[in-house]
Amino acid sequence: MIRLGKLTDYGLVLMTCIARNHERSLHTARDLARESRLPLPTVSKLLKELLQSGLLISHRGMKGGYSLAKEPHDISVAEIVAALEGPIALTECSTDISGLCDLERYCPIKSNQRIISQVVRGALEKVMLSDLMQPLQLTAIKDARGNVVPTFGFVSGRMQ
Amino acid sequence: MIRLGKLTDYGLVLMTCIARNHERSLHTARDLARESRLPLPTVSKLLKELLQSGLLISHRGMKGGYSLAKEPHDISVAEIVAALEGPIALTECSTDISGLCDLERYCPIKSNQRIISQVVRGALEKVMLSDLMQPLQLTAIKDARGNVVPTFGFVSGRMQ
DNA sequence: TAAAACTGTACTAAAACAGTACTATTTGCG
DNA sequence: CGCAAATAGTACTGTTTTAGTACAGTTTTA
Repeated sequence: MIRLGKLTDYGLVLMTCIARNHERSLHTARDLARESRLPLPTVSKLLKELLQSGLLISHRGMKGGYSLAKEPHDISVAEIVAALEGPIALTECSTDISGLCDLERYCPIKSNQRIISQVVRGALEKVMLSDLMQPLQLTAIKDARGNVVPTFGFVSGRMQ
Repeated sequence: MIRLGKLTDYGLVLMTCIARNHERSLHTARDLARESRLPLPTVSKLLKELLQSGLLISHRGMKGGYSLAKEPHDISVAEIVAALEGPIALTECSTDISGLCDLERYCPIKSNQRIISQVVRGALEKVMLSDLMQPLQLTAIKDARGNVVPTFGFVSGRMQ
């Protein structure tokens, strides 16, 4: 199954927790652990990684804590995922590093895989942290080829 | 990194190999192993799984082999991935099975994750096996929200 | 009936992941 | 100045998943 790691999932939960009242104050790892029902060491580890990727700002010391580096609508799910799992690419071949695959010389679909990864990345880039704070509804539009493209829309009247 | 397993990657290569001249004849596991430069046991295992998912048709016996169950333009990458990795879902929570996550009772973004998975799945459903046989070019359209949606288009004049 | 091919099961080694523990560093406050 | 609260960094271990291989069985054709 193509999936995100559990830790990445937890990271999304944590970012959502912080985003829900990011104006208010700094969030300590302890508070977030309680709020998210996740073990403190795990929360601590995740916050550190999110910090190093520039998604969070930290304040050390006794009155320290974490806060968002940007507004929730400026942080995409793709950014969070990339922060915790590295570059979004469906296969090693899709990265810019070459020589990882013995088949590289002969591989008939390398260039296509790169594009497939790009489409998946594009899908994740369209979902913002602010979208995770409120109900979403799937809509569909058609592209030039006549294919249905799943996309997002807000549930009218439920903008929370 | 969010990625497909290597075996799934191999599976895409194999399907592409078969698709390239699927009219011609049956493909034996041995032929495909040679053509794809993959070890025969691995090829054999993958073909079996693709068969069980209904993507291939097999003919046993001395003049046996595999062929596509459908036309290349009727087989999506999503189908191939699902055949080899199970349902496409970015987290356990995105499946229809409940009780897998201790946080389920409190999880604030469960419904959103389900939709995120759906968008990724939609992206993979738009790429067909026939698309992997020829060069692709990324195009972009805008959805109702004004966001850019990456999608596919053919390179005009190179329809192979 | 023998060979070529698919079918199924099971096992093992390696890699990735999740979780935990421990220590160092910084900052605020009395 | 020194203690306490909080982040920052490193390292380790057990578990799970994945990849790869082996082997015996079944079907078909010549």
